Amino acid sequence: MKKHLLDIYKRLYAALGSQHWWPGDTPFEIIVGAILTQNTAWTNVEKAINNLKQNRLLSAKALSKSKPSKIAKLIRPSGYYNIKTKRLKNFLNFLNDKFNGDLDQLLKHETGRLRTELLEINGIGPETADSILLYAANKPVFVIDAYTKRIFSRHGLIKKDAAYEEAQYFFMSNLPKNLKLYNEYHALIVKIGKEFCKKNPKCRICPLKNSRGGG
DNA sequence: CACCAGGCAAGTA
DNA sequence: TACTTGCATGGT
Repeated sequence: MKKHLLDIYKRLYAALGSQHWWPGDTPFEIIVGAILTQNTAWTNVEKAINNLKQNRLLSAKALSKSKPSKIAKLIRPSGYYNIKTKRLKNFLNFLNDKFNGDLDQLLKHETGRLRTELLEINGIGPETADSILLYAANKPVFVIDAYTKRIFSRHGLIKKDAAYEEAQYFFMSNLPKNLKLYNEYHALIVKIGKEFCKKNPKCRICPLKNSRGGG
């Protein structure tokens, strides 16, 4: 299996190349993007990020000083804007209260400790936490998302109702622990997930989507 | 028009 | 513990 998973990666990389993830300039921007993209198309998140950028609010300090109503207005295109405003504030309050707003200090924490800390923040679940760990803190942690579960369960490699950590363990125990590998692999999975949907509007993977409604 | 997107938490039984 | 529902805009 070890070789198998790595082979899949090599084929994807050979076919599609480097995905240059995460699409963000700073760790803070990556964290904001990770929260805003929860169950949301990235194209919509880009609009929200651009709004924040144009208002010079894409820093922990600036966003901390912003009123929730202002943030909500700017991130509106990303959907769920009220709850996502709270989630951004929850993260910022944690950062300010426990680390005096010093993001670099937080991101230097040991992987397991940092993951636990992120998960204690209301609004940050396993995928968002792992995205932050991998793409903002550069920790070798494999990110599991809806595409990953859908594609690999359809191929019979993981159970379709596998728990998050179970799916994650499958990848991490069968792949070398390597930052670049985890970075590109997850991005490539998202890429083929999207591409496959585009070319096959009635594909047998995407319409099955999540358990709600099922098929 | 219906369906879905790089989830998560809260409510219910 | 296991299921269900709310959150919301914008693209296809």
